[in-house]
Amino acid sequence: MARYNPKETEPKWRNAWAEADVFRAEPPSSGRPKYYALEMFPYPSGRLHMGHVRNYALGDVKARYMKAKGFNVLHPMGWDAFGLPAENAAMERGVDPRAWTYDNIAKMRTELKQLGLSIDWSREFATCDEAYYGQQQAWFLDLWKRGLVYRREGVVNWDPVDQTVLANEQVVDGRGWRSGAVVEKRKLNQWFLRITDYADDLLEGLKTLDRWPDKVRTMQENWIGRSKGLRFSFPFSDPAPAGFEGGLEVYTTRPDTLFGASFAGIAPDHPLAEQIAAADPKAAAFIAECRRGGASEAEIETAEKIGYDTGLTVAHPFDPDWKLPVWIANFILMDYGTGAIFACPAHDQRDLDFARKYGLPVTPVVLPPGEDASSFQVGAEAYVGPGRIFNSRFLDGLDIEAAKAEAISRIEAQGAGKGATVFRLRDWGVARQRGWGCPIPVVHCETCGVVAVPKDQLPVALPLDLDFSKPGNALDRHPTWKTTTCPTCAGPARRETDTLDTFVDSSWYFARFTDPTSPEPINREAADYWMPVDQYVGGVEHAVLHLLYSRFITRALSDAGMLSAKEPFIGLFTQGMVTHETYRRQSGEWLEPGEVEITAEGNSRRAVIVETGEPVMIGDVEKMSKSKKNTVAPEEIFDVYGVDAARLFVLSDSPPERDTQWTTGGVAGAWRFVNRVWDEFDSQPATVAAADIAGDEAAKAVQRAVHRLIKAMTEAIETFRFNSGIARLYEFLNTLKEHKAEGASPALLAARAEALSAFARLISPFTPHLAEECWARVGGSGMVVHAPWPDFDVALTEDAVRILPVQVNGKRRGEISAPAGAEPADVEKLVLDDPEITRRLEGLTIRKVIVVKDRIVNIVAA
RNA sequence: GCCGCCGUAGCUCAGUGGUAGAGCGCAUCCUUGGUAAGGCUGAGGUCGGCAGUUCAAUCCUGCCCGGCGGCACCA
Repeated sequence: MARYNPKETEPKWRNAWAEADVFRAEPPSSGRPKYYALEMFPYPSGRLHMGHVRNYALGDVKARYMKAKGFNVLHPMGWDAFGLPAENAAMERGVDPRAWTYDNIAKMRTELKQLGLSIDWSREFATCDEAYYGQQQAWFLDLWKRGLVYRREGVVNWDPVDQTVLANEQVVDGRGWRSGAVVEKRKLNQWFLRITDYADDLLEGLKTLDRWPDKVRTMQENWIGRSKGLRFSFPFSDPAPAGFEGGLEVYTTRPDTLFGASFAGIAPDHPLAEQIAAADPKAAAFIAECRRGGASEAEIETAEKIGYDTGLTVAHPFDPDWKLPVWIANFILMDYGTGAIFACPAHDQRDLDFARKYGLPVTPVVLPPGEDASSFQVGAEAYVGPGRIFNSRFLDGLDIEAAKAEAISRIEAQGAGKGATVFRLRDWGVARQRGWGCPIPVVHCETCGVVAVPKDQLPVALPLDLDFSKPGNALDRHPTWKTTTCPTCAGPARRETDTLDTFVDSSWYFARFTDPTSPEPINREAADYWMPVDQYVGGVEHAVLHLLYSRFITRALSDAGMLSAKEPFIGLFTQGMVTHETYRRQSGEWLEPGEVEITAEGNSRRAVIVETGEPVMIGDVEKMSKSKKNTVAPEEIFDVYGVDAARLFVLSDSPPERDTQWTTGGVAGAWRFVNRVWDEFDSQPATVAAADIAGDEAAKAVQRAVHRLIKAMTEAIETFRFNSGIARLYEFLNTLKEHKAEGASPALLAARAEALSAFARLISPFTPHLAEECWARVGGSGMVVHAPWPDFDVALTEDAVRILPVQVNGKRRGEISAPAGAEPADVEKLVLDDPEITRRLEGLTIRKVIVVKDRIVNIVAA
C-alpha cells in the first residue's frame, strides 16, 4: 500500500490547475449564472499567518463549491498595499517602501499560491500600482465635482506617534487604532468625504442585507446612530450675546419633556462658551479644566459632571416669562447635535446628576403607569420609561409619542424650531500626512485656489526618491515634487502633499476586480455583470470601518453612473480568529510552542522546555500574536503535514464564525484523515464491473450513507457550517472502513466505486489536492475541479426499515422495527403485539399511545 | 447600563421536541516490512442551574448563574 505523499502530490495538481488555467473567470458572455466570491484582500506584510489560511480557505470552499454547481465564478486576489508598515520598515531599516512592498507581495503570492486556492490570478493588482491609484484619483475628482468631497478647517484626531490624522472610526477608546497612542485634538485643514449625505440610505440599506450577520448590521446601525427629535432656539432674556441674536439653538430627542426644563447647557468648546471665556477669566479657567480631562474610556466613565453658571438666562419657548440659566457643562459634546441642550433632570440621568450637584430644580413631567401625580417623585434615578405627561399645561394627559408630536408642531408653528433627524455618524476625514499613499490629485494656486489636476494628467504619481528616514510626511519634504504650475492659469502652484486614507483604497477594489485593466475606474458592463459580491469573507474587526466605507463609496460611485450596484457585498461572512495556547517561563517570559514539550498525565497536562526540562506555565488560549509568541508558521505545517491537512484542520475544528484553537494534535488528526481517505481509494480496484446491489445489505448501506452524506455536505456548505460537514466526512469514512474493498462482494465494490466517486467531489472544496489524486485513482474523467457536484436521491437517504424506540411513560423500554412510513395505527398494532413490550405493560392500563411517524412510540399507562 | 453570542465527554466542537455524536486526549490489547507509524476494543456525559409548556425538553418559554463580544456622557 503506497503512503500518500503530499509533497509530491500537492505541487503536481497545482501545476495542473495553472496549466489548464481552470480558475480564470469567463466573460459575461458565457451565459452562465455568475458568482462573485471574495475574501478581504491582505496587507502584504511579507508573511502568511494562520488567520490568512483560515480566511482564504473559507472563501475557497464556497468558490470551489459554486464552481462545481455550474456557476461562472470570479474569485480574485490583490494587495492592500499602501500604509504605514512600509514607511516604518523604511525608517527602521532604510529600505525603499515601494521595493519593500513589492518584495513582500512576491513572497506572499508564493505562499498564497501554495494554499491551492481557486484564484483567478490574471486579475491581481496592488493598490500601490499607479494604474490603480490613478483611477482612484479620477473618481475622487468626480466625487469632488459632485459635492461629495470638501475641504475645511476642523478639529481632527491627531495621532502623535504615527504623526497623522485619524478618522473617528479609527479612534478606539481615545487611542489610535494602529499605534495605540492617546489621540490629540488639532485644528487642521482637512479633506472630507460627505458620508453623512448617505447616512439615512446606509441605514435603510442594512435592512436589505439579510445575508449579513445581525451582529455587524447592529454595529453599523449603532455607528450611524440616527435619532429623531427637535431643533429649536431659546431666545435670550437679556440682550443676546453678539452673534446669538437668533437665540441659543439646541437639539433634543425629548421635546415631550420641555415643561420639565431646568436649565440650558452648552459644551465647553461651544462658540458661546468661548465668547464668554474671552471676557470672564473664571469661565476660561473652567473650560481649560474641562479640556484637561482625558479622552480614554476609563476617564470618561469616571469623569465627574462639572459645570459653570454663565449668568446668562434664556426664555422657555412656551413661556417667555420662564427664565432658565445657561450653564457650561463638561458632559455636553460639541460635535453632536448643536453642542447645546435643554436639560430635563427628571427624565435624563446626566441632567439629573448635574442638577443634584448644583441644586437645580427637578420637575417630573412623565408619570409612570400606576403612580399618583400628587406623590410621584424622582430620587437619584431619572425616570426614562413610558407614561403619561403631567405638570405640562397643554401636553397633560398625552402619552410620550403624542406629546413629542404636539410639542414639535407647536414649536414649528411659532417658528422657533423644526423637527430634525440627527446622526452620530460624522463625515469621513480622508487626508493623511503620509508619503506612502495615494496622492490627493489637486494643486494649490495662489490665484485660482484649490484646483483639480486634469484627468489627462493623471495619475499624480508618487516620486521614486522619497526620504523616509525621518518621521512625518515624506511627500511634503521632497525637494521638488510639490512645485508645479496651475493647470488653470499656468502660474506657480504647489501640489497637495496629503494622501488618501488607505481605507479609500480598499473601498472600491472589489469593483475594479471585475475589469482590472479598464481605462476607466470601473468598466460598467463588467461591474454590472459581476457586482455585487455574492460572498464576502473577512474579519469582524472591519464591521464599521472597511465595510461601512465600502458601502458608502459604492453608493457614491453608483450615483456617479459608474456601476449599478448600491450594495457592494450582498452576502457577508465574518470569521473568527485563530488562537493558540500561550506558554511562559516561571519568570514570565513568553515561549514559542516549538520550545515547549507537553506530556499528558491522565487528564491533566504538564509542560516543560524541550531543551532544559524547566517547567512551563500553560496560559490562556489567545489570538495568535507575535508579542505572545503563540504563533504557528503555516509554511512549517505545510511542510510536515501538507496543505490539505492544514486547510482541513483550520476548517474542521470550530464553526467558521467562532474562534478556532490551533493544536498540533488537531492538525495531526487531519493528517491521519487524509491518509485514511487515501487508503480507501488506494485499496479500491481501479476499475469495477457494474453490479446489481439490490440484494446486498452492505452495498445498500454504503449507498445510503453516501446519499445522506451528499445531502448533508450540500446543506453544510450552503449554510457555512463547514465544521459540521467535515464531521460528516469523518463519520462517512468510518462507514467505508466498515465495508472494506478487500474481500468485498461485486455488489459492494460497485457501491463503493460510486460512493468514492462522490466522495472525491465532496472533499474537493476542503482538500482539493487530495481530491484530485483520489479522483484520478478511481478513474474519474478529467480533473475533479471540472466535475459537477454530486446529486443525491432523497429516497436513498432513508432506510427502508426503521428501528423505533418504544417508551412507556417517557422512558425507553424497548424497540421495534417497522417499515419506513408505516401508519401510526399499524405501528400501534405492532407494538401491542410485541411480547417484550406487553410484558412491560403488565398490570398497567394503557391511557394513550403516541406514534410519531418513523421516529418513536410512547405509551402512556397507569 | 443597553444589545448580541456562547455554556453538550478531560479538551475543541457537531447534533436533535422522541436511541447523546466526531476529532483529539486517555486506557487495554494487536501489529513491529506503512514504523518519529498503523489497527482493534473500551472507559468517560443529571447536554450550566431552577421553573414552565408537552405524552415526552439537552432542544421551546421564563428567570438565574458563568464566559465572550459590541455600544455607551450622542441630549
